[in-house]
Amino acid sequence: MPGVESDPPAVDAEGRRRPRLADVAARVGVSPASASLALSNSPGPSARMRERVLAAAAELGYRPDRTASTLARRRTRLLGVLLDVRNSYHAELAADLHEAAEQVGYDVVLSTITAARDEERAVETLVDSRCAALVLLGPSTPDAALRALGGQVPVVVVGRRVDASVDVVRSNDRAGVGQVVDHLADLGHRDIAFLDGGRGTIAADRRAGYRAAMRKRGLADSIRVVAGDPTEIAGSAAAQTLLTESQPPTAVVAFNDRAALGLLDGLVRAGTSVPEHMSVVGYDDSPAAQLPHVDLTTVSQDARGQAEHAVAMAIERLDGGRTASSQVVLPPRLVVRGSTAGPRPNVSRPTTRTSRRRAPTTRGEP
Amino acid sequence: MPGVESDPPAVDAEGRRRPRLADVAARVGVSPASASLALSNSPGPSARMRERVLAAAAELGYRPDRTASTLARRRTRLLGVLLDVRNSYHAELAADLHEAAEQVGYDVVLSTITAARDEERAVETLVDSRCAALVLLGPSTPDAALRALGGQVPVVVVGRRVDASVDVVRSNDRAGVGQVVDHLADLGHRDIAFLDGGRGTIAADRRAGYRAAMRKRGLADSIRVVAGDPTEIAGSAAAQTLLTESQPPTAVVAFNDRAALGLLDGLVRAGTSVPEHMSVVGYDDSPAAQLPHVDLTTVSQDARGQAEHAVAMAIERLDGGRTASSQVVLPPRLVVRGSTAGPRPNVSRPTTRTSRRRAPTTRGEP
DNA sequence: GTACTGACTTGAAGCGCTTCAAGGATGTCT
DNA sequence: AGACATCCTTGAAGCGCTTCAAGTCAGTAC
Repeated sequence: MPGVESDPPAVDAEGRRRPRLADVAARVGVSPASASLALSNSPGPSARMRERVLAAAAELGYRPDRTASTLARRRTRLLGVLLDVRNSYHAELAADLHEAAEQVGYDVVLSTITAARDEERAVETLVDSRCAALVLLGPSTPDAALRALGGQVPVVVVGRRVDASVDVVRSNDRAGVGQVVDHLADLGHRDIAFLDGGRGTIAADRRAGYRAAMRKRGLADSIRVVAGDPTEIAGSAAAQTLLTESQPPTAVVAFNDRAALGLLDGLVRAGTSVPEHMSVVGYDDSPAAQLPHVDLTTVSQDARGQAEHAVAMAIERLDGGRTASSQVVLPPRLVVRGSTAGPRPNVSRPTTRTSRRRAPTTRGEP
Repeated sequence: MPGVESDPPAVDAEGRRRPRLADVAARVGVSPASASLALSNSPGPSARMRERVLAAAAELGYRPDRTASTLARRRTRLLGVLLDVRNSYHAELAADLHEAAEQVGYDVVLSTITAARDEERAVETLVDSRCAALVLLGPSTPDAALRALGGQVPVVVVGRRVDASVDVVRSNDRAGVGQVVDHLADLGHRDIAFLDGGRGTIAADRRAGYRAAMRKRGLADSIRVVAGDPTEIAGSAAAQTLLTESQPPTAVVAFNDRAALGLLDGLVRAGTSVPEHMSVVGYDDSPAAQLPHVDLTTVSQDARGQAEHAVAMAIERLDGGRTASSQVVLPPRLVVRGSTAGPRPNVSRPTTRTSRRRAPTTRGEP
């Protein structure tokens, strides 16, 4: 039945039209212009009018049309976030960004990459949505392209070094890994291996941090980088590799928590207890690392802080008029948990890691 | 320096204004109306004009302004998705929704709940963005509120039963758990416990499915529901509980994969090998369950299929004029992996689960 | 009483795009 | 050659909101 579904004044199921600014204004008996001013809390309207407009808006259940408002204002209050929603660290950051943005009155749209949706495409969507600024989580887009993008819209790159005039917030990965190596060396470890995270800027930084720290501690001869990638599978494979060596390391620094988790799993299943036989450290302090039965020593990148800085940087450009690019490097924080200990301290202990599990009653770490 | 930052015709860093439809039209020497028609592939424009407009648009790097387009068209091509970005199953679904929506020319915005951002607020954002339809992943919003929301905008609820006139796509959880119990019973298990998932519609359904299936197999006397929630922690705690019982079950059906993972972890660390000493089954077929070293028997809810149905349902309402609510219940699919076997089949086998790990060369399951 | 001030209000002009009735230009049929 | 039908094009009217110059009006200062 053609013609039947035309719905000129978009009405809801009850046949009511969504109230518009004009409706609010009419109800109070003022012009839409005044109503707009009153609602946006701009100077001008008298206190009395403001009050009445607000009341009318509430009664009518008026919600401004973001689309129209954006068009008229020529600027959105919208932050576009590029992420891989399947990466739990990204998920964590996304949630924090959402909150941080809300604090300053901005909204967030998330655009994820998927198998059939690469970064370029995901960013395109964001740009088309007229996002006021973009926050890119660990983008793999080359520097040149980031620079170009940064020319169109304020861009904040999170987590990765970038040689382009865009803003960057990241943590000092070299220092972070350095802290890990120091921690292990302090415990008495000498044979400390690094489980690599594949190609990419982040892995390169952490690898370099490992090498530098080992040299600094006089352990240059023990440097050992095991090939890997940022997944549990790589960690699991590494467990196999390491255990079949004639002289396995006494401690392993993994590129990230996911790899560390895989490693942990592989080790435990093979009968190697952690930390009794081998210490394992991750990176990211992801939710998984915090689970009591995982209890992984790791490095916190302060997702919350990164999110807040990223939003702040975007706002500075947007509302503060900053034009020079800036960079924030957050200090990483070593989080010592139960997956690290001195090398084979007392072999008499039970061989399962059950011993490390925090008793339910003794929670509450500092 | 006041007044300096006014930027009337929003220009990019190179001082170029983002091209508008009028620019494209001018370049070809036609009216904006024609250009619009040509670009939207509407009937009218001649092939020649269409071609020239497309070429000009490409040369200029023209990208339509979604905001203006939305306002003019009175309808967005935007699907709003409510999720908890920290839930990996949601993440999975979100990615699939993104792809499914793209296929039909819709865009997706994700709105996540966080600690400081409840469902209501997250949905509000979506509504304000004038999403054409909403897809809610496992919402905890009460039925009444969902009904009201459904009155304003097409709503598709994913994963949960709802007694309201909104569309629903979910899988048959009772049947899914039934398949699991059957599988275990077929293997010879009689003492099968259920690790609960807390309050909530989904947990209730699965629990009921477990009970029904146990009764159907004549195992009513062995029904045992262990308290829990949908997290690894609960699973880990359950391991403790179960192992200290005088007569631990020979198989455990967990509410979801996360709980199963925690359980698995707790068991293995306590020296109980799986599946030799105890079989474990999860639910969701999450990425984690598929990892070779986890290799968890579980139930696939077909995220991809759910996503496709959800999008299709939304589109039917939007473009197809459907008004009656509809419900799709997908059949769950048991995925048998290495965490299940007959009760203590051969105690002579190695006690670690290493034996179950798939050899790298023998991949490729059906 | 007149001129001026300051505090509010509001009319009107868009934001960039879509839509559609109306107009032009051809081609076809008698 | 005139009357139409057909195909393209386009002018103009918005979508719902913001913005700002211009206007209103009571109050103040001379």
